[in-house]
Amino acid sequence: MWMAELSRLSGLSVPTIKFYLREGLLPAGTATGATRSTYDESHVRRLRLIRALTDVAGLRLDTVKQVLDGIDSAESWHDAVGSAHTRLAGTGEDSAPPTEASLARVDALLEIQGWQLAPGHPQAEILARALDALDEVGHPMSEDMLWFYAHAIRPIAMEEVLWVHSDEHGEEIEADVESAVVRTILTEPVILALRRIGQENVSRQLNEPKPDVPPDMRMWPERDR
Amino acid sequence: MWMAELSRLSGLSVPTIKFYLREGLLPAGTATGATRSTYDESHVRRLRLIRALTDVAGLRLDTVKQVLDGIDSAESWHDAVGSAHTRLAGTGEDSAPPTEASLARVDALLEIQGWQLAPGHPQAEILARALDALDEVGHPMSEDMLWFYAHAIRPIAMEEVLWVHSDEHGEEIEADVESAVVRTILTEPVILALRRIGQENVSRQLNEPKPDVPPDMRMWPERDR
DNA sequence: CAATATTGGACAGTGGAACTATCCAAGTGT
DNA sequence: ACACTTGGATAGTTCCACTGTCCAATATTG
Repeated sequence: MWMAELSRLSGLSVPTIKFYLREGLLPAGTATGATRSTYDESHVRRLRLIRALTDVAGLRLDTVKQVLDGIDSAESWHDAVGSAHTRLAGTGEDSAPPTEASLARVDALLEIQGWQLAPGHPQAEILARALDALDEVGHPMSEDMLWFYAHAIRPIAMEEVLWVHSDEHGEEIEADVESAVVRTILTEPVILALRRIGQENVSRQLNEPKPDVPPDMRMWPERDR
Repeated sequence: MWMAELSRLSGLSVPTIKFYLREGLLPAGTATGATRSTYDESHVRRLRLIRALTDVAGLRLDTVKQVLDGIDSAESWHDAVGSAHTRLAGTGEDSAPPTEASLARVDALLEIQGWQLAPGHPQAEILARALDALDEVGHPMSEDMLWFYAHAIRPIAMEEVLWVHSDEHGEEIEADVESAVVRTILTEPVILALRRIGQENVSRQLNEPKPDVPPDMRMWPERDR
């Protein structure tokens, strides 16, 4: 297919696709002359992936590029997801580094969990930085709470890794790597949304045991559908 | 204290603080004349809160403003968190609306969970949009997986709400509301970081039962500390 | 074969977000 | 008296993610 159809199928304008080509986010098509190239289904998929990572996961384009490069060059699931997580660390990273105290807390937590992480792991730093932020605003996370989160999240991570490994039937390593990375990233909004929905529900069940709430009490605008 | 000291204590430049004042993120100080105002500890706290929400939670300034306004005007925990979640919906929201199919999936899931949410709830739409994104990139989330996530996250939300309610001793509603909202938001990076750390650990334990990994196999740069 | 449309490539321009800088007149401290 | 600080207003900067324009080469259509 040509550029025009690629634009039509992806829903993106031709200038935007050209921009992604320039930025190295989309591989070039097959040149059929000096001023013409053809594209295929892989380009459509790549464009959809770029938009999902930016629009839904909220990644920036340079992060998307690093994640995509990581997928293309990864040798294994562990490589790819680790690499993707490292790239993801960059999100909003012009703030202060974490304190030694919270880094020590994180190390201790991982120790108790039986998890070994080399010092300086980007996610450990993000975690420590978040604990610092809670301290700084005067709402520190207690050791109990942190412990609870670690234990509650552990089975999620466990199950996710097992899903991927049970999907591995020997071949299609490329597809598996992409699948693992993309699922890992795009599931983040799913988890956060489920948590927010759950909180509101539990809270409402505690606050309003009576089910007769006037419709004007609702806090979000009505959707027309 | 004066502007200069507020700047020193918060670590933000005077022009930046002036900018936050203009944007309505920081309440004005107490005017002591036409060209002078004094600020207090509450202004320092507010500035730290703004930076935590932008740097750590990745919120945009207009979202921060809505969250802060919600805290200041909320009557109850449920109000405040619900309002904050509604404001948070705006993150990355110029993309397509969710499909009817995924909205129906979400409705069914909530039904099974025993959760009642009015149609059009922003978090339900975010969830549906994320499911659509997974479909679009060719890695759909199975019903089993979605069900698993919902069940795994439910106790987290439950515990979190119970923590807040056990903290409520009658007064200091303002502080409780802020605490609940700030904790809810700033815990999101904690949860995501724990999940990523957990995944890498489970994955490594499956991939490399032998603990003698050469140091050049590590995928993140060494930190000097 | 001629007229019209499309493409790749280069480059400049736009709009939003979050600051950052400059001015100035009113006021403060010494 | 006089340098210094502040509030208020306005303009400028940087980064990001596009968007628009131009042109020569090439396809497509008549």
